[in-house]
Amino acid sequence: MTTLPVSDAELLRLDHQVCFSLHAASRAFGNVYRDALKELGLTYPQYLVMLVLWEHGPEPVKSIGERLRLDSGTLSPLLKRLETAGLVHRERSPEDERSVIIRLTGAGEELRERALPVPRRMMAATGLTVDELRTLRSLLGRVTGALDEA
Amino acid sequence: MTTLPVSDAELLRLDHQVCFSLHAASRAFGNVYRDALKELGLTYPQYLVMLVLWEHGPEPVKSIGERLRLDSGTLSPLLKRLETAGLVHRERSPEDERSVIIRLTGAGEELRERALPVPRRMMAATGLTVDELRTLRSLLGRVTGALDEA
DNA sequence: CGCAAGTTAGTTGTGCACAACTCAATTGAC
DNA sequence: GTCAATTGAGTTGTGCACAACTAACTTGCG
Repeated sequence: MTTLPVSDAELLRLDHQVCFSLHAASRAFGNVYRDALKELGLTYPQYLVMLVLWEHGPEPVKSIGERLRLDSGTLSPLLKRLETAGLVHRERSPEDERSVIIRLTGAGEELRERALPVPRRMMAATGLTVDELRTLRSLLGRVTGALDEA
Repeated sequence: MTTLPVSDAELLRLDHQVCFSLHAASRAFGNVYRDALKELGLTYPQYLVMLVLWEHGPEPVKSIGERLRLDSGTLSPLLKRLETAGLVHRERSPEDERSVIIRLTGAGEELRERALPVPRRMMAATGLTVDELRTLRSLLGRVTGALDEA
């Protein structure tokens, strides 16, 4: 892979553009998800938590936070809202009283069916091919990994 | 570019990974920027506004919002904080009294020098090559464009 | 001219994200 | 066994993002 020489100024501009593009794309996704999830009564971060529970079953707050890279300051109020909405149930772990297990209610389980068509709509909205989505996912994963080092 | 057939299930999973990767990468960038900008007393969105002003000079709130794709509900309090920090000055436009012009103060201009090394640090932290950064920027730009349609 | 429609900032309310902190439960060093 | 350090959840405070709304101003149509 050969590359023409790149000036310092261009490098800096490129960096700005990448950071900004990432920021903008993330918000653009949020806006489209807002519509797609409106009828389910979920926000995107709430949807992410539900995905974890649908896939893995009951989990302590800690595990959910590790999977989504979110801390308790974000998850605690979010989970409280999901509980108020009747989608999850919170109970102290018998083995370790510090730990709180999050478990889907019947309504939470049932919501899964209505959420099934969402990913397809989102994917179509990106306008990318499968190969491009793969490339994008791969680059983003490497960036996140590298940034997490620092 | 040939692509093997992809099952529905795989498509849906891939989509989740892309959206989540984007979300995670955006937050990872935010965390690294938080450190890089701490000594300047700026958050990343505040830094974006300063970049616009450093590059284009005095601008009405509307123009800044268009460049950064942010609405007045986000910008008004953010600009008020920059004003409190002594970095910008806000004045009504003489021609159009509805419009508010944002102008850098002396301190705001001077901050530019101290902000110069930031992009290089960020770029190094991504761990990507120039070609990869270009690819990433291009894909993100297309995604954002497509999502803004919907 | 005079008023309806559109534009521009700002306000309010909700929710996410994270730092810094508290508190209770657990673990480990001694 | 006791107590200090660690761990897990939650709270508080700050700031971003956006929807829905208001207020002030401008423009253009009659």
